[in-house]
Amino acid sequence: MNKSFHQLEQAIDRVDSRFPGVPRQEVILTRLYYHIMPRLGAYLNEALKDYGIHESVWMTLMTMYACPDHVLYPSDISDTLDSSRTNATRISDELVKNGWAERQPCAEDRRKIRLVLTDAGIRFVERIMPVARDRNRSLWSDFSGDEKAQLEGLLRKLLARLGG
Amino acid sequence: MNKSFHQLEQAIDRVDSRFPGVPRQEVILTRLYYHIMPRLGAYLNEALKDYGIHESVWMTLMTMYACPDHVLYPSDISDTLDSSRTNATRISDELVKNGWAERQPCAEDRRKIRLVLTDAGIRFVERIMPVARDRNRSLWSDFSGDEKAQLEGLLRKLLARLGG
DNA sequence: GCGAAATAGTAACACGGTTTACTATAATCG
DNA sequence: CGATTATAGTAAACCGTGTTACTATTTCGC
Repeated sequence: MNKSFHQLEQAIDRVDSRFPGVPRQEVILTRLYYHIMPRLGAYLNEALKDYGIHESVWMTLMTMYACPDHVLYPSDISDTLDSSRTNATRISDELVKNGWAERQPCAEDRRKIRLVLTDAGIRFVERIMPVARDRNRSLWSDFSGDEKAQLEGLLRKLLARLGG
Repeated sequence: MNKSFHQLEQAIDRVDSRFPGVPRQEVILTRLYYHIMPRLGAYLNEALKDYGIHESVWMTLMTMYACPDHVLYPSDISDTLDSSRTNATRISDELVKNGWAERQPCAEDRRKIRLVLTDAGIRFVERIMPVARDRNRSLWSDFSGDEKAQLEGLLRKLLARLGG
């Protein structure tokens, strides 16, 4: 078992002996979640790094690829990624800078900006797609169908608890 | 169900119809994990915010509280939190700045710095402890013992997969 | 013993993200 | 109608963290 996590478990026990009443399993679950996150991010970004992008940019490209005419608005980005508008702007900047998307004014609602995937963007998405899928598949390859279904259910429950 | 997550699920399906072969469940699991993380952080930090600290500072205070004589070295912080040395230095700075800990030279190994919890630090920890525990308990209160055990097992497996 | 390699702590900088504040446009309602 | 309110996008500042580069000290291996 992981060294650093083991260390944390011991700390929990020592705290309990001085100030009894620690909700042990709850703390462990929470800390496990924290511990996994940066590693999960690193794992997924590792494959993307070769292409000079970050997970959130990739997710945005995928979302645009899925849209009719490959068009969306920056706020769709923040909705889908569940992040701030500011972040959507920054991601848009990056897409444009790399020539994968372009900004167009929107006639129907002039507050909006149409963000359109370019041909280069489409080719880029289709080139990366197989790599990204392999990563995801291999990440979960140790898990049985039952385990994945269980975990999905439990995570959905947790998300709901957190006002998802 | 969560609006933004629902949006993401639809995007996955649309991608699949254009570029078939998406590992649907795997992608959903991964994205669920991403979606939950910031909300979990916000939930836990909300209670700590009133006391002017962040989750990682709290975890460090707890760890120090658990140590013999309330002493540890900055590298113990990075081990326990699974974060960089630099981050341990910054957290140490914050503890010292707030009067919760003090730095002492270490005679046995002069590369090291002894970080000692002050009396004020101990009082602070004991004051926050009940609040932090309540938060953790209430976070997981919807989950049965079985569910928590299941989730713990699955998360440990995931951590192991990620080289934990 | 001594030179090479490892380890501890820190500072400077980069990165990905949020909050706050602003402008422009659209929708609402009295 | 017109005034108010809501929404879309962006810029500026800040925040928590990681990477890289450095110094001081200890440990290792010849």
